[in-house]
Amino acid sequence: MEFHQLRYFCAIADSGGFSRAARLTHVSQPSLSQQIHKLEEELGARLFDRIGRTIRLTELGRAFLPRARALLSDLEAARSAVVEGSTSIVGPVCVGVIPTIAPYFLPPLLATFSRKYPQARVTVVEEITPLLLDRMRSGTVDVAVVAVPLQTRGHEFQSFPLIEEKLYAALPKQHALAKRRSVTLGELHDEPFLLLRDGHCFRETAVAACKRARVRPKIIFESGQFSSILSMVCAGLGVSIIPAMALEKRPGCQFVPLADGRATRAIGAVTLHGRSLSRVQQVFLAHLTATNISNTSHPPEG
Amino acid sequence: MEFHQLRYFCAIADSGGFSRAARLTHVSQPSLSQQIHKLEEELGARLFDRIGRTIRLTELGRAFLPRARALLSDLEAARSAVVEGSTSIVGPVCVGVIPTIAPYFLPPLLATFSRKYPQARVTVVEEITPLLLDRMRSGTVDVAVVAVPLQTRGHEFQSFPLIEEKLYAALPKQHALAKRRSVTLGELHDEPFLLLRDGHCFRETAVAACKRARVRPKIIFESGQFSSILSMVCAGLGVSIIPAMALEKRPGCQFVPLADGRATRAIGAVTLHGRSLSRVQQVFLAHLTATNISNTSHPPEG
DNA sequence: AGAATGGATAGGCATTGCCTATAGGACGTC
DNA sequence: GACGTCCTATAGGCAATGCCTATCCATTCT
Repeated sequence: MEFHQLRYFCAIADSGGFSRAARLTHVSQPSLSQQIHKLEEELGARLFDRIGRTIRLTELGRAFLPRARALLSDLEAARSAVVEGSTSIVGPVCVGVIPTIAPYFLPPLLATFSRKYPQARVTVVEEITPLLLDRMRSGTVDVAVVAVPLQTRGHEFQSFPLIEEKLYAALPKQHALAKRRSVTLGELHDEPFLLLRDGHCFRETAVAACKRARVRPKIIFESGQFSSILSMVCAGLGVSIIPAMALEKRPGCQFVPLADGRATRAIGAVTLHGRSLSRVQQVFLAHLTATNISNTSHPPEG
Repeated sequence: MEFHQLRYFCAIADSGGFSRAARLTHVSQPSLSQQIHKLEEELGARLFDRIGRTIRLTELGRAFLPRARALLSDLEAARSAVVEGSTSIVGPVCVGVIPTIAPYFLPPLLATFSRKYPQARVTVVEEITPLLLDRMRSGTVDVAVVAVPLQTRGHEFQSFPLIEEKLYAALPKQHALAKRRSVTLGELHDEPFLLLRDGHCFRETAVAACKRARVRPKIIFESGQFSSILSMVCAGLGVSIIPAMALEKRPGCQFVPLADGRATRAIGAVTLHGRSLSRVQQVFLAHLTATNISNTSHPPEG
């Protein structure tokens, strides 16, 4: 039993004849005859009585007709539900962000996105990168905003560059280098360092910058967020490395760009490779990239 | 979009993999891959995400799955409804009978049939032959019990012989010929005749018998039923011709077989050619023929 | 690193659905 | 009553397509 057979059956029942139905459905009359025969054979019962040169639904045909109609309309409903679902910008978007980006980057984007697409239901998951990747693997996070490139080998993930931001040395105001236009990490090699806890990828970024400058930072404090670190810098307890977006005006704290041109953090949107995004998810991703490509990677000075 | 594609889709979704589904459905894995591709192409959206070597339903696939399942189960329901309807002995049977048969022939048959098939709903239409034929043409009567052969040319109708019964002369008891073992119509050519009204086919049967005997009956009364005629015969108003099944014991009335061997009435069950009968209608027809083939065509004498 | 697993692709084959042409019946008309 | 028309059924040919085997490619496990 096939859909086209049901279509033919309904057309014939509606039009009251094979030939009439053939004209309406743009199928030859013998084809209709053939397919109805197959259908009748499969069902083991006649659907039409051929009386003279007219046809009439049998009792069984009459019983079958509404079911056939229902099947066809349900099919169309299913089809259009998919089309609808793949075109309309509604439904859930779960975006993951690492803690060192979350508070600075996402809020304004979410605001404009939600205003533009009120039907979208955006949820945010703030986790460190490996957990976000796991959640993308399991499908509970659709797109993540993280530092790129990822260390994962292969092309398990697909990433879209968003911005690349410079790194700054965060110094106490009274520090000797606080007034400089730039500073090298070498110049800070004796300073006590305040860094993010292990697991935060920005810690690796900072440590990598130190390594390039052949500096082994003396780490005296670790935290999970920049604001704690900055407070301690203000208190004169040490220095730190901070990405541009985390700069915030603080009395007693001064930010000096690192002279190392490679001391940057690249941020990208990442999705699981092979994972198909719903329309709203695609639009969200586009929103991320579109609104940030033009963004300056040199934020206002702190 | 085809049923087998929906089947494959559900199988893959259920089993969680193309290969697993292929083993279960006894279809090669490439075929599944192919058909799902077609389906996805038609819908314009992926149904499965291929992540590594595992698959997972997309959001749309998840939305589509219950609809696909519903379509398949509705299809099966439709199929089995037809099969059910074509095998179970339930539903309406509308049987037509001519008035000169109805009271004598049908009641006992209906009784046994209804006892045997309580789910059958038999209705009876009592009309003269041409009206019954019209109602069969329009489908409001399924099978008719009438005198055969029909006059209609061609094979518009199909008839199944039931019984052939002898004709009797109905004479007043005091009639000179009332004690005879048989009588010819020629011997009655002067008698006043009581016959059925025009339109009743048995009138034609009787008139035809007269014509064979080269008798022009003097018709002094016409009625729509034998019982009226018999009452008048009893009253000595005339003679009549009566089929065997209409014989009934009456004081003052005597029945003498007609000597003419061809003076018989054949009764058959008739259906519209090309008209398909439901199971219960077929069984009813079989009941008619089966229970009457063994019937004597020489009923008890009156 | 190698083997095994799972999905995609390529190519060939058989099925089948559709077509045109035509047969065969039924109906209306002259 | 013969003929033309209108209908469905049948026959035969062709192209589409669904399924198969063999193979590829990537992932995953040992």
